[in-house]
Amino acid sequence: MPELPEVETVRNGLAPVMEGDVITRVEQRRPDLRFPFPDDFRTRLEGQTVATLGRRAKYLLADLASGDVLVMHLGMSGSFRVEEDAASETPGDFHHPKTKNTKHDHVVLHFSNGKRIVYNDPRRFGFMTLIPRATLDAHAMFSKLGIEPLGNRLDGTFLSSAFANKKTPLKAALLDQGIIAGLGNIYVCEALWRAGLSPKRAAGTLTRKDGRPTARAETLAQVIRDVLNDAIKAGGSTLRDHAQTDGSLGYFQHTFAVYDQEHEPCHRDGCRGIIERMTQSGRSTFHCPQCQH
DNA sequence: AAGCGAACCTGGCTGC
DNA sequence: TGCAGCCAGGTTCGCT
Repeated sequence: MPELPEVETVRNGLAPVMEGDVITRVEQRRPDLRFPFPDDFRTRLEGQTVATLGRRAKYLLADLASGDVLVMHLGMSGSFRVEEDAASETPGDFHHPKTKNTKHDHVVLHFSNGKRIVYNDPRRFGFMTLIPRATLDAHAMFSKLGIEPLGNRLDGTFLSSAFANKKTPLKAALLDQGIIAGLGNIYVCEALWRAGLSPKRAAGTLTRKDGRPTARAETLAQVIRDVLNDAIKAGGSTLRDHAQTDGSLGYFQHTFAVYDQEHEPCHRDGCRGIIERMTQSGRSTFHCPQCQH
């Protein structure tokens, strides 16, 4: 469940379990996910108190008392669930109609509060690693990341200057994590629809000749914030069988205007368009050819 | 330099 | 029912 709103939803679910608690035991069930785990992964985690659980773009960052940061990325198919450690395991779960899919449980963190968090990731595009807090910002993983879309820097002026002279389509420019960090395929499609902008429009066309932002740039900045905030309020989007950390489902997918809505009528007032799917740089783009220009 | 396709993996769905 | 083919929320590498 991996764009910014889903990662933020995960953070909200894990923070009460992790913050202020001690990691008592770590089960690392394979040597690697997307990358190998550090050799000393377990020993650097066990016995550590988690100070805070934060988020940067699509990365979860658990600050440890040792000064290390546990960096976690969900990739395409990663998810966390919270379970009771002590009791249960016994019959209780027997009533649940759905058998838990534990096949791809790769990491389990046990906490002093009697709970455990389980990381499951069928495709293994996610990863976990440890980086000292002091060197985090300089690390290659973060040094080239763009701005936080929900921070105070995203506005028309930022977009017009970041996109100036770019011929690349808006779709690709918005997916570029080096400009804005945290948007993915769903929310880029949704934001462009809200702004009435074509995914194919050259990114550079949001900048006026004098370098100042066009009205479209201002609108786009605003709807990006709106769509992310709306999605976070909804607990993110749930595709396929993914769930939040407590097993409940996000429901923003019921609000999609264009994503995964090919052949559906456009919902914009007065628009009679039909949503189309196309491929841009290898990924599906959904848009309304009638009202997005 | 920018921009595109391919690669990394597994699983679910569609259509023959 | 079986199986091939396509598709999936991300990121990075390597080739024009």
